[in-house]
Amino acid sequence: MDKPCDRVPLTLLLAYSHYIGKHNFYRKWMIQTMYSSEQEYLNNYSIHHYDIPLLSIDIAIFTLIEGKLHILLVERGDYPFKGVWALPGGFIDKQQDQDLHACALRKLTEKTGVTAPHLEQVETIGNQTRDPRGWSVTSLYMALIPYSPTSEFVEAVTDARWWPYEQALELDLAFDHHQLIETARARLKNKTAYTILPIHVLNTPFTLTQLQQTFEELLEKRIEKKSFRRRILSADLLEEVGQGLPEGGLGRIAALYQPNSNCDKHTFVWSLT
Amino acid sequence: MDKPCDRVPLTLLLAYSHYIGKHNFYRKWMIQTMYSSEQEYLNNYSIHHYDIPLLSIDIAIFTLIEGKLHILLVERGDYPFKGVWALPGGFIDKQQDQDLHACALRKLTEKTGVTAPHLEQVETIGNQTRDPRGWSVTSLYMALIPYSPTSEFVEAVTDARWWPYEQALELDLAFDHHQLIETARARLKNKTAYTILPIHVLNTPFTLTQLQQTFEELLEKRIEKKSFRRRILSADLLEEVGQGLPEGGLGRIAALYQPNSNCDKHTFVWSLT
DNA sequence: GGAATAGTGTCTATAAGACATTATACT
DNA sequence: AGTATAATGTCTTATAGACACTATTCC
Repeated sequence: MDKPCDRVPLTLLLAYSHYIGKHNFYRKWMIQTMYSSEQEYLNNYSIHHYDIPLLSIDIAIFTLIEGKLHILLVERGDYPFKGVWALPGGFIDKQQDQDLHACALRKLTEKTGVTAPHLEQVETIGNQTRDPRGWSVTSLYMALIPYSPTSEFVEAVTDARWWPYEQALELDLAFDHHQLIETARARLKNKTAYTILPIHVLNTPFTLTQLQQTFEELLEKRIEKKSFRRRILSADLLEEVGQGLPEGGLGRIAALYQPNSNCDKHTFVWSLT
Repeated sequence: MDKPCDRVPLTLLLAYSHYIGKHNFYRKWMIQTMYSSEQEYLNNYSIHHYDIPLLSIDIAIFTLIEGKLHILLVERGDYPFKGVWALPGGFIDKQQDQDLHACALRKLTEKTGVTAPHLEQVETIGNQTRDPRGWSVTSLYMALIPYSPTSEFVEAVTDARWWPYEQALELDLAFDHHQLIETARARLKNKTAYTILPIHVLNTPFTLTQLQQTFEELLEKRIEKKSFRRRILSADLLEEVGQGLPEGGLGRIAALYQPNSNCDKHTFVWSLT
């Protein structure tokens, strides 16, 4: 075996001590122990000595177009499942991506141009059968973005397309992506019942009626108007920013709202059953 | 390049078509396309051509010992962090493990002997700095099991030990496991507010007072007796199975309960704020 | 009877559901 | 005036919280 000290990359050591952070015990432990056999272990470590599964990321990106839930799918350009519709996603780039979340954000931005969406991890699925290449794991993310018909970023990405959610279910999708989009949809519906999540698929400002219709679309259920308004206003998550008609332009002028500063923190607010 | 048909393992093809399942479109697509270039791609595919991150599983196993929350930790026998306390876990065995959940269950059973616990995925964490070996991903699971002082399986596993949760926080743990146990603890607390999850750390049968004390321990908060009993009984998740004194043996005899058949399905019940 | 714990009765406070009513815009 | 939509008033219903009270056990 080689001598330890002259072979460990400095960057690795720095990264390591960065993680260790404030745990002083470990600083000491690292200095005392690492430069003996632990160090040696790391020098000789190679990931390719192990039989590890594939790891990828997939993102269910939702938006609202004309009041209807849509999901972004891409037509796969490579094997396996070349030419088949699938969730956007792919592999981690160890150089570019700081962490899993950053990886998901990078892939989302590549497809949509959106840089500050709502992005959360839904579930990580791994088994022998989901990928023809063998044991494979994917970390499923869900993103919510507002739809902008003017800056048509998505249309410029030739392989990407918005599908009405129900239509997407009818497609034959790559891998287990049919299952994945149902999982993400279930999470979306669930959290809509007790958070203000749906706000992220709307462009600001919006009227309370628009917001309610969005909730109803995502919940697949009517909500009583008075109850909805009582709840959302008493939660103190919105601020009024003038008055206006949305687009149809009929009837009384409505108050316009946008999320206020509490909105980021208080994602969790209430339960609508 | 080699000819495709004589090189693809039959098992792979079977696993693949099993996944495809009822999607007939894909059966056809597979037959038409796979035996040309897709097939060729898979023949030449090797995971070692790619620079992929490490993937592991860690499990936060909770139980209740004398009314107090405990967590199972193991002393690491190998590098890195040899001799340091850590969550039980490890790598996927592509041969043994059907899927991620089965992998977590296997590792849990190895340490505790418990075969039917409550087991759920909490979150998957991946970044450059959490493991000295480089970019690494772990899928964090949480398990709840009842404690049995009689069959001392855990004590027989020499590297494993139950720690009172608060004490575990004081330890210096391997990798980012301090963070992981806090994440799992937060999930446990959260779900205790609106599910009957705590039932899984109790031995059956139990009294309502015991159950309430368990909720209070996991929520870190007093609950009003009448409210608790009203809720839990009206949810119809328990069945009465006789009467008895728990252990202290003082005061009036209490009704004993165990989970009924609804209990599996209706994990989600109510919200205690 | 006294201590300890199990279990109930009941009033109050809060918030959701139902639904009617008023308000404001355009034609 | 007529229509369409926004916003509110208010009664009912459901449930949680507070807390006093009764019930049953052992000594």
